[in-house]
Amino acid sequence: MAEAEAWIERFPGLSRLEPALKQQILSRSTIVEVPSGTTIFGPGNSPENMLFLLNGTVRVQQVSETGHEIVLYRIQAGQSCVLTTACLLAYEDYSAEGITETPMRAAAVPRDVFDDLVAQSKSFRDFVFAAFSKRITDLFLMIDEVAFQKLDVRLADKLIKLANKDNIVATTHQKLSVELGTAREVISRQLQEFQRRGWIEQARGSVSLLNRVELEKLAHHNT
Amino acid sequence: MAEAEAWIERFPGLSRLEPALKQQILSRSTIVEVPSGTTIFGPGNSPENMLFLLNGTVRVQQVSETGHEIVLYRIQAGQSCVLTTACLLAYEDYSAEGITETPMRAAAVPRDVFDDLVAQSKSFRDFVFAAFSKRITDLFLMIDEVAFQKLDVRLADKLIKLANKDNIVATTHQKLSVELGTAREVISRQLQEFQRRGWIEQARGSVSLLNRVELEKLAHHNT
DNA sequence: CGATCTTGGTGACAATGTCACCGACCTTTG
DNA sequence: CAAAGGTCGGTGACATTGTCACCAAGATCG
Repeated sequence: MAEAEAWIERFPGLSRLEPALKQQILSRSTIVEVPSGTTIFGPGNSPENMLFLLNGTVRVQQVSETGHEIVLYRIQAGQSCVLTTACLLAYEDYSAEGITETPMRAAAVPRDVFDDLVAQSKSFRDFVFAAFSKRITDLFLMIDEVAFQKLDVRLADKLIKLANKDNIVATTHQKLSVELGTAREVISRQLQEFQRRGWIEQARGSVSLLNRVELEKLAHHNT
Repeated sequence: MAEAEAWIERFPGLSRLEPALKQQILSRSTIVEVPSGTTIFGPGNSPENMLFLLNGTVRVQQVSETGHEIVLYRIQAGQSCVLTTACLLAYEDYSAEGITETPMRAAAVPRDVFDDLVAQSKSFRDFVFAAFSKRITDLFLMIDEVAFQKLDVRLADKLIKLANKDNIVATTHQKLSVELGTAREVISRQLQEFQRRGWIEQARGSVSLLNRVELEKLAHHNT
């Protein structure tokens, strides 16, 4: 298929690889498609392949012993989940899970191919280490946010990030509370306050942003 | 020096390396010593070497835009800070810093040696990826804790982890608050409550654990 | 010795989390 | 269609944690 030839070029870190290596990746990987809402990895279910996302997004979240949930990050098209996969392989008992949020298409690269690539190519090593580094610095930022950022700021920020081009966020209060690792009631109250200020309008299962500018000001805490 | 020959054997991931590689590491690395309280890396100060700790501990913490601080993790003897270093190199604008908590001795491995090792040795790759994976899963756990764990539980846990063999924690309320990313007043109140229960005794700049069993029960929330 | 810093204590209040409960809407099923 | 059950969101009371302003005792240093 034409697509199978082309996918590797969509990854900035992979397109610089030597042609022979690209060929190796292509011949030793397969394209997989999974529907929306599939748990592609989770406790007691470690994948044997590294995925490189061609389309769709994967939400990575965690369920606490206390029953609380929080969204850790998302993997977008053009990114890979080498790190999460690596973590899974190393520590079986961790609690994060990856769920497709949309129908997803990905290239699956077996572990031994991955290892060969790391050994053979400096470009690929740089790609992998950059991905790890980005993830770790993002987690640092997330810890900072969870620990120190006020909830109104975090919620405004999340609304902006989740809004589509029509400024609509199609989600429930419950799901927003999982995004921020807080309780539904807290989200409900805060959205009421935003609505009182005329910044948003609510409907069952959706929020429309009426005043994106004010929300952004709050999110960047230049209140 | 005898020590220079031996250090590599103290790292489980390195002792399995091929003798030629070990020799390469030894000849291309240097032993450094820094006193307690030194900032070995931080904003605008990325180290050019990977450190493998032989002695002492390094505290990695973060200062938020809001001025709040939180301890992210510690690097102990027998561990390396490849990951933090890698992050530094990749993202200059991150805000974490590493400070020696005790006098420290470490082996400094230049970046190009590191890259050669990753290319040449599967054992070394496994060592590096295991370190990254451990760090990421630990950060997942930390996010969970910060977001969902009650403060008394977290404080009890931290006291146990920081206590020396005499069950003494030599630290101030202020420093404990940075450990947990909270405020000093909150620590003071919580310690008062522990004291009221007879679990601890306080002195200026130190806390003695009188009833470690109860603290552990609380920390594992089998209250 | 006095000046200053560090450490910790205190009370009032704000922000957030928890719990119990309710009603409105939606979907399924008989 | 109607009843049943699930999802979604609202509410009030209360607990926990964070913030602020201020104070006092011990440590340090001239």
